[in-house]
Amino acid sequence: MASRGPSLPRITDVAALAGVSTSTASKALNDTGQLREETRERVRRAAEQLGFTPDSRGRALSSGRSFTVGLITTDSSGRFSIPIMLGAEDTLSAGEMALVLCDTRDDPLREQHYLRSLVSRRVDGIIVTGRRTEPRAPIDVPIPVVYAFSPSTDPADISVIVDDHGGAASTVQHLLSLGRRRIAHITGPATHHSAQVRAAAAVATAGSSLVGEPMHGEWSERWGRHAVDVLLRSNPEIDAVSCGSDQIARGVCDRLRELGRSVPDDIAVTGYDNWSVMALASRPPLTTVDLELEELGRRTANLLLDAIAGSPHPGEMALPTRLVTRESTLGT
Amino acid sequence: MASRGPSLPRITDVAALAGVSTSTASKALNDTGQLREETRERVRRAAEQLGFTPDSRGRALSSGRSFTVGLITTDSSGRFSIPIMLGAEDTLSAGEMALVLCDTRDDPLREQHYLRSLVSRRVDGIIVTGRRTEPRAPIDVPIPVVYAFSPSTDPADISVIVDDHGGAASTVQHLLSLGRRRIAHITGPATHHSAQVRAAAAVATAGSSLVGEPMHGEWSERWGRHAVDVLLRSNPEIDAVSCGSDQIARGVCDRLRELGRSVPDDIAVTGYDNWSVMALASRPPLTTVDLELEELGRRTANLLLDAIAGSPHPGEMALPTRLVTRESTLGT
DNA sequence: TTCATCAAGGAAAACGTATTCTGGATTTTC
DNA sequence: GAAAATCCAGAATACGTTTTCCTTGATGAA
Repeated sequence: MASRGPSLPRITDVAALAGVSTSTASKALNDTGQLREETRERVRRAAEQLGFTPDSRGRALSSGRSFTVGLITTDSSGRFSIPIMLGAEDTLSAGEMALVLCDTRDDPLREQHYLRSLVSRRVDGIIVTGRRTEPRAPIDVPIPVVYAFSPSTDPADISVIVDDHGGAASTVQHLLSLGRRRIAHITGPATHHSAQVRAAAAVATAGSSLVGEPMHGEWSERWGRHAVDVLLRSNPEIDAVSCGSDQIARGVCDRLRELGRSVPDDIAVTGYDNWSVMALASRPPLTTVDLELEELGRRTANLLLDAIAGSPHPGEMALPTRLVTRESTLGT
Repeated sequence: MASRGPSLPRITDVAALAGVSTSTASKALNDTGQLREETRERVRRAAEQLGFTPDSRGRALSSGRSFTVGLITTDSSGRFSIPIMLGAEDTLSAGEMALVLCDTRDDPLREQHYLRSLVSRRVDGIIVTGRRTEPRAPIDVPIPVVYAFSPSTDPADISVIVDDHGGAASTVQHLLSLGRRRIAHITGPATHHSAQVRAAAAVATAGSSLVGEPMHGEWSERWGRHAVDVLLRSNPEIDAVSCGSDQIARGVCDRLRELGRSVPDDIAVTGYDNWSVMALASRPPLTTVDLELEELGRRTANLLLDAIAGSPHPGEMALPTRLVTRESTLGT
């Protein structure tokens, strides 16, 4: 309707310039059909000369695929879903797939709205992700779906999650290997699945080297600082603290320093998440667990591509974490 | 090709069920054309019954619009572009527009790749954003473009930026209004446009109340701490520090507290960015400048929609910031 | 010479929707 | 009661590709 100046060249323009039919032009540009090499070349030159870019709307309609996948996230702040998104986009864009972003802001109405929109766009697949590790209700669409970070409650769905148990175990293992035998665990709310899992892993791995019960509080520096006060009152002899997040660990380090306890000489501290702004700014920098979320995003995208291609791999896949050692356990 | 089970109903199915032609069905569902209300209703019921969702690929082809806009960002980390993205998505999704995400990772090759992809998708418009406030080279596409945060170097393009000058001025103004007359400014690298602008604003606003020259360093807590040492050595009498970022301000607060100076009683401190993880975790919490990036994203999207609709508003539009006052200047 | 084979490329249909055009039926007007 | 206006809905076409099918001419074999 609104004439956008001289509209972009269509394949018929290319065909006309090359002196062939549109079907021949299509075959030439897509390397299909039976054509003389000289003809192909002529068409290619014509396309080049006109600056022809195929209209993917036409292609989508014709091929039955939209070469688009939707990403639904509940995590506006993006602390976790951003890296996942970037990883997914990395993989997808290599396959000429576009990623459309939908942030539900945890509103079921918005989620419904976005689902309708994605279905109406006939996206080839959908990635669902969130900011919590709690399993979530599956979405109901006639399109392949992969859940990332927050798995689906339906085990028949495809979910990719972080191996939180292994991650927490690796920090405690690390502390044990350094000879620490009086280890405390300070983490987030007991109502959070991730805090639960990490605490359970710490308990299981430390065994008799764990001092007291895991301490649950907020995911904040303030709680880290406060927990240190409580902890040292009842257990002044601890030699390590395994924390459920980098924020907590940073608070722990700050408070220990203020109390004159040296980290890591007196007490080693580990964080969790490898959130660089916390882990690196902490004094000292934190030994922590990297969730490898970009890799998780890439794996998610690959699983989705497989499902789109017709060979889904259902089930829950837990990806390994990576222990990053820094001064908070190793000294300088 | 791959039969995705019973494929989704098309408008012809709806038409058949309602006993009308496809054109009538289309008109009924879009509230266009001349139809008896009873006919419309019958078609609507048929669509409802079949769970019909119009295929936007067909619609895109037919209407000449794709109802999609691309977002190109160079800012993988997302500290600035995420809120902008969310704001834009907010506005766009209300208009049934989808947002496809392209992270160039500052690689010109990737940028080219994404531009080709967006043009081939015939997106209705493009938003370009980055992590620095430096003007950037415009992109060359036959599609409406709006630049957000990083303006285009071409003044004829549409750019939406933050009023950094006003923001920095507002913190100094605030300090002056509290009676502070010996104000220092600690900020980021002199090579950064934003540091330059903020420093210039501080100088201009503070006038003779500015102590020494603006101090340039990294955007880090470490630099904030170090700068305090340097500053107090030469100017022990200061009563306020205006910082170029929340990270720097947090470092400043930490060091001042370690040196026994009270914030804000002895020395008031202001940050910049209202990055909650820094501004709220700081002791004390920071008075700072909120960039209102979500609003910037919304404005950007609206300008883009205007441009798509054929009435662009060229030029550079600077959006006001918002001063957020907390304990670092007001006490408890 | 005749028939089968094959290479090369064109014609036509398909994808799903929106829109313009057209024609029949009904109502209005004189 | 005939002509004009109005209402309603279907037919046809367009959007830009891809793909299937078909035609043509050439080549080879019998």
